[in-house]
Amino acid sequence: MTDAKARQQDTLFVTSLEKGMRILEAFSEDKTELGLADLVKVTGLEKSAAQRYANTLYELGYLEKNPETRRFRPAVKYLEMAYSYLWADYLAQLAMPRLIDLSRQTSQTINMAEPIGTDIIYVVRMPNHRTNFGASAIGRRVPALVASSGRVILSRQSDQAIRDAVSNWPTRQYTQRTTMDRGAILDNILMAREKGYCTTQGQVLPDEVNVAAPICSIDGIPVGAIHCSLPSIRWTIERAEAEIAPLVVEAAQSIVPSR
Amino acid sequence: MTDAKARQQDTLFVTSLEKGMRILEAFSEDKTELGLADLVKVTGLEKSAAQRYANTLYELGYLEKNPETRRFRPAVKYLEMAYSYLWADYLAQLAMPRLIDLSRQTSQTINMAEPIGTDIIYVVRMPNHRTNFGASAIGRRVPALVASSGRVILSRQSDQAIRDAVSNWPTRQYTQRTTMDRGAILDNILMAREKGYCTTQGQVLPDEVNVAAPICSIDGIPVGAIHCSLPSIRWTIERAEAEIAPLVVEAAQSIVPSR
DNA sequence: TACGCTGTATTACAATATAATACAAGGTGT
DNA sequence: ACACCTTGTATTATATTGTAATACAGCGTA
Repeated sequence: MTDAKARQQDTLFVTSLEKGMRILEAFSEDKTELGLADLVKVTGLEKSAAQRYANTLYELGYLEKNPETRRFRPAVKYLEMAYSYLWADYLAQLAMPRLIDLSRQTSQTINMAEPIGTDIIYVVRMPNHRTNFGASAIGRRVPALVASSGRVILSRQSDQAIRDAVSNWPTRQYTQRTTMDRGAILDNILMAREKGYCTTQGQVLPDEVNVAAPICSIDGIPVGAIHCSLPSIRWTIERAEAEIAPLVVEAAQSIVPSR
Repeated sequence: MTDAKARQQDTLFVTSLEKGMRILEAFSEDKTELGLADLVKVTGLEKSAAQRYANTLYELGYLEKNPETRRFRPAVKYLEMAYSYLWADYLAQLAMPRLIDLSRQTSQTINMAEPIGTDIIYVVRMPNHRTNFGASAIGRRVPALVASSGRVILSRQSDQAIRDAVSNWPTRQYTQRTTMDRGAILDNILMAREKGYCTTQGQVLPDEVNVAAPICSIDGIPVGAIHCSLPSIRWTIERAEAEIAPLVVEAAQSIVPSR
């Protein structure tokens, strides 16, 4: 990519650091424990480079090493970064009390998400019923077009932005019911714009009904979303709209960040 | 330190990466937004180095830059690392369902912590009453000697280890009531060993009563702790011991990681 | 207006990361 | 039990890459 080449030239870009971050980022859902050879495959680094960078991160406490298999995995220190972020995130600070209230009112799983590129990322999660753990962890990224939170954030943007997103942003089939039809996604977003909230069913996890409402800054820019996930065994979209949506919308509207 | 010198020599240690991580770690509770000059102060790097490393992290998406003040702050990408960790953390996976149950049973704030050096770090947090947000965020580190979770983890270790920790590990005065008397801390730990749980009051946050129980692996090694925090306006230690402690202990004992 | 303090940009230089090795240790299949 | 392959580890001479010094521009303060 020309992008990488431009960086090579740029004396303000330290490629060594980038390589290190590549190692840090190599771990994911399916890759929780990686040996040196795995790291080479995932990151595309030279064997020798992978060795040195992994070793450095190990010595810095970011990676643990299984003494038997000699494979690396993320150390608890990964979590410290989350703390630094959350402390600096004005929106999370502001929203937390309302999220706690909403969690108690509904007795259901409440999440808050923020946009990041073409995805949304979960910033606060308050599980209330047993569910897939990994799926309900902080920091999870999901394509904005798939998640109800992402769609409802889009619904508050310009027609232009919506159309651009719907036609160009990536999707991913998480369940059998995940909508891959971009026309249907557009309809859902436009519907959300009218109603003020977005409902979906089984898009990311099967057997889940979701209701999401946008959090907008004082000048109307959508900066995040609250979303409630309900077990579809007990909840239809209709019932969710009647009983849950008003509460979610109210909570979201009560949060008005100034920046 | 000779440690740093040893690293200088080590061809397997990439000092550039260390410098980059220093920038990443520069942000904390009191330092949520740092300019270049601030970064120089906090990290001890040269101005030119701070400039290049911060810029690199900015381009990689780890830092945001306030266009007006030109100061940096952590970007949402910080949270992705939390996700990688949580997904790889066997204990968190295992504990989550029990934590959810416990949260519903008690209707109180439930946390899970893991030891890291002389601290404990909060891995799962399920707030149930409005409280200081930053204090209840994932990834927060607290000296093990101060937190009830830390003490109860220590209580399952050898006399030797306990005495060593109590006399050498760091403490910190969070509130007026934080116990700085190491003798009293030792007593509290020994009491916890007898009872199977640890109770404290106002150690980290004022007006909070805490009950913690250890999570032990199948070979008896303490690998974490569950802890419940209660508003001291409504809860005395006695009432917490009677009504909450048994539930916390039961939940903790039901979690038995094999490794 | 002059000064100090930011953040930004460019350079010549050498320190540092590099890639190429070679070796040891398990694991696999024959 | 064998050779074979893959994995992690360690060492070196080399030049690529990060470095520190420097200069400049923008802003608020005195």
